[in-house]
Amino acid sequence: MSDVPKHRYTAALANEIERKWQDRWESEHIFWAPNPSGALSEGFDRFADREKLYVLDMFPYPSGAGLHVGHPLGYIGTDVYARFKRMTGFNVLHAMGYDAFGLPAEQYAVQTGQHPRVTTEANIANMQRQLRALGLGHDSRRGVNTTDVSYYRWTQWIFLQIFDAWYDDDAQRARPISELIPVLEADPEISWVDLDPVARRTLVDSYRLAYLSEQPVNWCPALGTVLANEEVTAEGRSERGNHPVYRRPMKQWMLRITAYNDRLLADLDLLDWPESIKTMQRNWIGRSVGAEVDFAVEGHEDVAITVFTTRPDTLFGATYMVLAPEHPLVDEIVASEWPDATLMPDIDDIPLAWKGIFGIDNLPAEAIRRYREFADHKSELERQAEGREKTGVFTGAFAINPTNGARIPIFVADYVLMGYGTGAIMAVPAHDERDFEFAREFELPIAGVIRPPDVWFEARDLAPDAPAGTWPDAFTGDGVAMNSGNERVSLDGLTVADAKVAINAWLEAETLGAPTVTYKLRDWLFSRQRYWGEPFPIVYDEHGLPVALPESMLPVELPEIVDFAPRIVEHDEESLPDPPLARAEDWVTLEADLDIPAWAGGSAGTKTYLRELNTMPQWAGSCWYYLRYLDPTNENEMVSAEAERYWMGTGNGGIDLYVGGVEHAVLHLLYARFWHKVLADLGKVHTPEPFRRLFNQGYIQAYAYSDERGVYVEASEVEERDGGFFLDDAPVDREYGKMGKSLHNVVTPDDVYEQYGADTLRLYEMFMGPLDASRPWNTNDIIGVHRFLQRLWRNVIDEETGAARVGAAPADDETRRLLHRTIDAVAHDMDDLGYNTAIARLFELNNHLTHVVAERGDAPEEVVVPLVLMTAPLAPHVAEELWERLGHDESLAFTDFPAADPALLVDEMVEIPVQIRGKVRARVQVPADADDAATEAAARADARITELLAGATVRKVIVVPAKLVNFVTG
RNA sequence: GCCCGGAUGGUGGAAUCGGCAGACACGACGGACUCAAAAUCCGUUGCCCGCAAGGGCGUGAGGGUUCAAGUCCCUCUCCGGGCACCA
Repeated sequence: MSDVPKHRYTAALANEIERKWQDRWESEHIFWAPNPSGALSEGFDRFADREKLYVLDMFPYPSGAGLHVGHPLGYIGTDVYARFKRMTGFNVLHAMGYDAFGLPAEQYAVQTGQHPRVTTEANIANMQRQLRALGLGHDSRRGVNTTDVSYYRWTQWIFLQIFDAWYDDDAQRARPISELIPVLEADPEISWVDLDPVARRTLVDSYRLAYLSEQPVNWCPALGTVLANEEVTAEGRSERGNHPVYRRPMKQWMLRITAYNDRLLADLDLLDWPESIKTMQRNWIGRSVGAEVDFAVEGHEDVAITVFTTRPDTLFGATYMVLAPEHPLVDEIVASEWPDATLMPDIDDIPLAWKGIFGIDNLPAEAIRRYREFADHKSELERQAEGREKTGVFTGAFAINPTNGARIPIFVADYVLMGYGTGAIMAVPAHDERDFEFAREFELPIAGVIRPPDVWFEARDLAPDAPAGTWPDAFTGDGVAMNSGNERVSLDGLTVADAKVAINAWLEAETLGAPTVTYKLRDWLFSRQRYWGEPFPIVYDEHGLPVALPESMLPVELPEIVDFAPRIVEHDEESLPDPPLARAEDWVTLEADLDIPAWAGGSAGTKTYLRELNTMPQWAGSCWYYLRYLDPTNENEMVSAEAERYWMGTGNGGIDLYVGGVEHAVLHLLYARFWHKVLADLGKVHTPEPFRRLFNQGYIQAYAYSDERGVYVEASEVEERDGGFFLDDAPVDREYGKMGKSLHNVVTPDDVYEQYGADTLRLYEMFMGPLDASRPWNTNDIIGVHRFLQRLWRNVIDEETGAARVGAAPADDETRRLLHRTIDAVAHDMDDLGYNTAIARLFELNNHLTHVVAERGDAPEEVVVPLVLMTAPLAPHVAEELWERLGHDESLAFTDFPAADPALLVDEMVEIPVQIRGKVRARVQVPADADDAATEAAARADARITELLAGATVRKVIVVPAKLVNFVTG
């Protein structure tokens, strides 16, 4: 240890340098990005001629566990990009806030009895310390915390904007409620003047983008709260905690995201996002084109059942109909008795299965009642466990197929969902797999109306005219319509696409239906029965109708209560939510004289209102934080128009780079787009989309080791030898996955700082692989990037004296060319976030420089200066230190990134391979600008090629100038 | 089941347009320095045959297009992710 040179780049020196520069960056406000005007505009003049660049990370939830090395991967990536862009002439905004409302803080608070605010603040402080130690260049003035009153005041304000807006379908945008009133007054179908204030308010409320709705919602008793569809897994469990979730009708706040279906879908095309995320959003929105068709019900002249289908071309093949169990018309059409068998064509007797699974003696109404109960109590998980076996019950009623007048039985079955389409389907078993299964189960007729191609029959060993009743499965592909004609329309012979057009035209002409588009996306369930969230700025009057609090009454602060635990009830799906805010007895009522618009009855004077007791979901704060970063101290506005226009841009602008994990593909990223569009419609923001370019960073994963008992052992103590893994000579098994406490494989940034320093950690994480790929953490590999920094340091600094030892003598030609090729490649790689290859280039240059230094005894300044600057975005502390020791007083943060001299990027001579029949047999030097003939001549002149071609006939010569020559012999 | 993404040395990974596969790094092996070790520095390192010169094979598997395929086309296997009774 004693013979290590005094000024070697060791962990200790690295730590010293890092602390020094972190302090300087902070005290000199290096990363304060000035706004064009307002409170944060100091220093803008200096940047006035720069272009803006807004780089954003998905902000973290401040967990108590602290960071492991996997967490900051994306933050380092954006920091490198931001630093690079500063050096190429941009005014770069990069900040980091905290998304701190939500369940974990609340659960921790319940366990420890501490107020969530206390733990949240402690966690944020710890996280800030860990992130600061990474040397991230954030504008510290903009680090918002969603749980600060000064922040959630504006979250509440945005909610009021949404509440006070309606969607104008004609204009295809949201408008203020004040502009709805004249529309309603003018509507001849609404007798506005005759409506009393309560009726008017109820009507208006039904138009709002934030509305109360009594409908089946996802109730999770174990979490004590309701959840959005996006928060429930396909198995019907809560994404958080994996608890069972039940569908239960409750009155809850909904946000009308479905009004934006088309725009959320179409505007994906404007975005530079990974195609996989766009696909996930498209699937989630789930647009499908089809038609609605009305079916008359026998014996009920006043009732028509509207079905939605994507296959109107198969209408002639509809042999029965299915309603969802919750369908409102079920009770109306259910028969009093099971129909006489003779009334039913093709069916000898009602199969017993039609009467339900709870006995054959029930009348239709009772069979349906029992079936509904059965379906209602099945969780999604149970439905899945049953393997999608079709269940259902006959209503005893018949509908009429409008194309051919056929009487078709109407069933209730839970494979039809109330939440999609119209909650009713026409069943075409020949051409739909689900209907086919159901038809087989219930012995229903199967009528083929699309003729499959011959190969389809051949593959199933069927005669080419086999009737659909004998098919082993449904035919859902493309074919030609058959058996599809009546006196007024015939589809026979048409392709599926043409048949759709023809039948749609007929349906419209006969007013039996119309082409329609439906979506899978549902409105966003926006209330939670939790303490640790934003209170709604809403109160209720004596009619139970919501009244918005005026902006002047914001913020509505979270009341202090003692017991903030949600009422958690395991395994009792009958339980009901119990919002913790109800316990704030002094707070639940509000004495106020609220401003009521004249159309709603006008001022009612001072009276008592009841507060909304639910809170907003965790996603609320993250829907707009990127706007608050722009103007975090503004007390009068969410964001000043000037700051918003400057940083977000106009037109198809938005955030220039948004980096985060793929797990938010349909949650945060969809919700935030929706809020942004509402705000855009209301003129508060000026771009159609918030996040123009999205990049998903990968995950750092890790190996975990378990011993013979299956118990996880400390990964850092495991040794690899003889092709196996051992802990104290005992063999252990290796598995690959997440980093986590329970797996005993966590590596923290602090561990790495201590051993190598923060620059080494940054460089290693960027070097491991492409930023968007997941890769395994391997502590043994860190030494490689650490050696690079050590060599770089040694090339510039005399390890004995600590002084720079650079020479003014010019570099040799080869070195200079390598330098410029490196600059060119690194600049391109950094723009593409291709840091791993950029670092590899820097390694090459530095390795070469090591030889140069060995030869001449000093490092040529013309190489050192650009090398240090190129290293700066990646390893900023050591680069700043070298920069200073090279004689500069100011931070290099805004120094120009080196520029490559194009003349030095092309060599005069290039070495190209010469192939014979595609195999490389020689390499020759040719001038870079040699033409085909000269290149071929040079190849032929090679001794070895001459020899090999001596006895052969050359059939063809392929010459790619400056690339290769290939002799095809034959 | 459907839709995406992926598979390259012992390991992490390179390879704009189809044009020298394996950049860079780890590890391993050999050497220098050292009493020794660590650190550092230098060299070798896809596999096989060969003393060598050289040759053969090689990007998950099989087939195809091409003078030339990791890259394009077809079929398949495995891994990762998403969706899933959405009519």
